[in-house]
Amino acid sequence: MITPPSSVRRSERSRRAILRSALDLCTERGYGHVTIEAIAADAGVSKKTIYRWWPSKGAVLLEAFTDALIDATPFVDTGDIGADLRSHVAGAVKLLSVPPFGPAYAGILSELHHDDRLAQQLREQLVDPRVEEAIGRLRSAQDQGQIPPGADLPLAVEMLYGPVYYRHVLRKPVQDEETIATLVDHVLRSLRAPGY
Amino acid sequence: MITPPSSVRRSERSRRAILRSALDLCTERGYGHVTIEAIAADAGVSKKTIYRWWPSKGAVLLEAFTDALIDATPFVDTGDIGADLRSHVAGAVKLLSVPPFGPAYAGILSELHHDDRLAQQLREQLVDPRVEEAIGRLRSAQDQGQIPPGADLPLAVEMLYGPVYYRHVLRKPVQDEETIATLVDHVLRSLRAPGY
DNA sequence: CGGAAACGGAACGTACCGTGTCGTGTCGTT
DNA sequence: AACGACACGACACGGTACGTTCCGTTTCCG
Repeated sequence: MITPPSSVRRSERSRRAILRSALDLCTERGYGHVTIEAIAADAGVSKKTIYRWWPSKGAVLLEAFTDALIDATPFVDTGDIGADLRSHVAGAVKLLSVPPFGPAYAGILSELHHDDRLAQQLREQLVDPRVEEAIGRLRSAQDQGQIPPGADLPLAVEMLYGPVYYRHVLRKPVQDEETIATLVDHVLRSLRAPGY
Repeated sequence: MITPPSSVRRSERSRRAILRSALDLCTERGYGHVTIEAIAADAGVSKKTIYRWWPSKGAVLLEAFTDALIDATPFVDTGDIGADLRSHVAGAVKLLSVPPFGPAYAGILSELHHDDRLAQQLREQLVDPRVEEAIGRLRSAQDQGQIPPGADLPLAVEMLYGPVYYRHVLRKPVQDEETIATLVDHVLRSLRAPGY
């Protein structure tokens, strides 16, 4: 089933109700117990309507998650790269710690390995743009001399986000502010220190 | 349902057939399409027998995965902490890149968020012991003066494994040896460099 | 105003779930 | 050596969610 029949006659009312119900049910029952049938019933919508516009439960929740995430963890530029990275990572960690976003994102991640299209969509719509933003912020710090010219910025981003994903998928307790600060410090140090 | 009736009369033959079929089916169809019914049929075993010893599909594959992983990524001590970490991380990355282990582990991770017991089991049986091993190896390097005394070793482990998990769950291309070497270098640098 | 298309509702067959029952075989116990 | 307990394979069961189809209604574009 292909995602969009691309029509202007689509009911915005139904779309909103579906996305809202998907997130609500994710909070109430957890991602694993959210079903298309339950979403349809809760949203007062026909199953056919959901299947017409989304290929799967994961796609519905990805759209809902993306919509809700957009302005949750902005990349600000106060001139202090350390402070900006700390607040950015803290924002992401905090968002993942509250329902429905934490469980929803975990559920979405869990679908990626048997849903190629969803994986591509997540990377293109969510991950890659944000990684680019992060690299942009690091480059700006580079211009201001806070980071050496030759630093491996993409690696730095993975070293920052890696532990966040690591703890999230393994369901380890989320990092507190102090741990995040230590993490950011280490990443920045690793960029500044000479090779050994 | 509780996992083991703890009996000595258990059929080792059935157990092996079940674990083997679980991994085989994971290779052939992918984790999402592996079902208890399919495992039972493939292994020539009654469903009841599977449910008697394992609470879920995830638990079966966790046992199969653990059995197969044990000696895949050992912690050796050649005296060179950089070389040892590189080979260890490379081993983990390589293992995750081949079926059925990559898909199986991804599937297991995907179950964690709606299966508290499986999450606990994975951490206790797989993750925590290996983290302790890694910390032990780092501490040994500390004793040899390759790492400063006050270094945050648990954080170092998360900085090493974080990017591996990050790429695995997002299904980004796996790291090559050079990237892994760069990652290890950065982590070691971050431990050695002074705070800023 | 006419028709195309999205809509809600209901029903369908299929797949897999987790459980129950039954007869068989095998292994500890005495 | 005989018993008895228990794991085993097999099969059947009700339940849930899947993804699809049909129908009659509503909505909006032209």
